[in-house]
Amino acid sequence: MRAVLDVKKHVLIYGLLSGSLIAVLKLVEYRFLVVEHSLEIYGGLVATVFAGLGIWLGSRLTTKEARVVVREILVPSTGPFTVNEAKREELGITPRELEILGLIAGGLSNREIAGKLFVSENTVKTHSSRLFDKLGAKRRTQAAQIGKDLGLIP
Amino acid sequence: MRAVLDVKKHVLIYGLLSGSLIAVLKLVEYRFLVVEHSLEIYGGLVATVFAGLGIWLGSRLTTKEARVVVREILVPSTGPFTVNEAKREELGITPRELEILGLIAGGLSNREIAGKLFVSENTVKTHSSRLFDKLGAKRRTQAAQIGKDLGLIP
DNA sequence: CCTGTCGTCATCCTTTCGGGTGATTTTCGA
DNA sequence: TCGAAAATCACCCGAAAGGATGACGACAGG
Repeated sequence: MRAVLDVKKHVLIYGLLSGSLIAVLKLVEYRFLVVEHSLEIYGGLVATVFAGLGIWLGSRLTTKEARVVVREILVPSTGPFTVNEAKREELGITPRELEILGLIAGGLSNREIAGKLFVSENTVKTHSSRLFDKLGAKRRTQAAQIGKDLGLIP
Repeated sequence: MRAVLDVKKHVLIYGLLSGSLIAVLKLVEYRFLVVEHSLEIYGGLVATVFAGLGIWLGSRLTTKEARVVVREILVPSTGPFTVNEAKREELGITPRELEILGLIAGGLSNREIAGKLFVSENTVKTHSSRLFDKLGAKRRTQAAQIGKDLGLIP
């Protein structure tokens, strides 16, 4: 959607510029027509302007295709912590599960987590169960350890 | 180097095309000149062709660039870890208890710790109980968290 | 020699965790 | 608006963890 709109916008701008330019040329053509070789001047002028316009348009239309290849491995303790979204997505860990992982690592019991999140203890247990599955952990302490290693929690 | 050559090549082609185009226009201008409104037709023709040329040139000139490769590598954050002996003494934590704290934080169960240290599971439980007392922790996850905060474990 | 600390082990009991299963509601994108 | 993913909750059961208490040997220091 975004890209289509951008293209439409550019085409619109291009059209408007072209229209006004032609109007200007139409206005001034009679003055230069009396001069000898005015046709060449006129043609060159039009060619130059439209070539520039075309170049601009061409640039606008194609620079969007910039391919960005991001190869990330792991980020340790540099500056403020940011969640490793790639890993999170890769393991299919939901935001809620990640939140609970943080609280587990913080040393809270299931009951305390339930209280802090205003949900039932059973809910916390299901979340943590699925979390352990996705992390390949057997215990909450192990989940905390793995979570830190993967950069999911500070 | 490669990019510069490319640009030069493009400019050259552009120039040649422009030149021949102008020549063609020059040749045919007299035929259309007799027709009414030929100037508008001529202008539109030139504008169209050069705009297309410009777009082509603009595309050629810009699509090749913008290939970004970001690489993040793991770094040993704070050098080799050293135990906070002061805190350890202050809390009266014995070396054995500290050892077990490390294994707890590593995500091991009491049984696994017992196996690794060649002691009974009961022994591990007594150690960890006393450890939790000294740390003021209620759970092993909390003990791990506190231990990290106090600099007792990496 | 006697005492305190440390490490070791045990037994009993309660609480917490974790696995498994099933179900309902929310949310969100096609 | 339809369906998939996410979030919610419940119940059961076995395993793990934790609290309390007692005991025993080794060893250092007074």
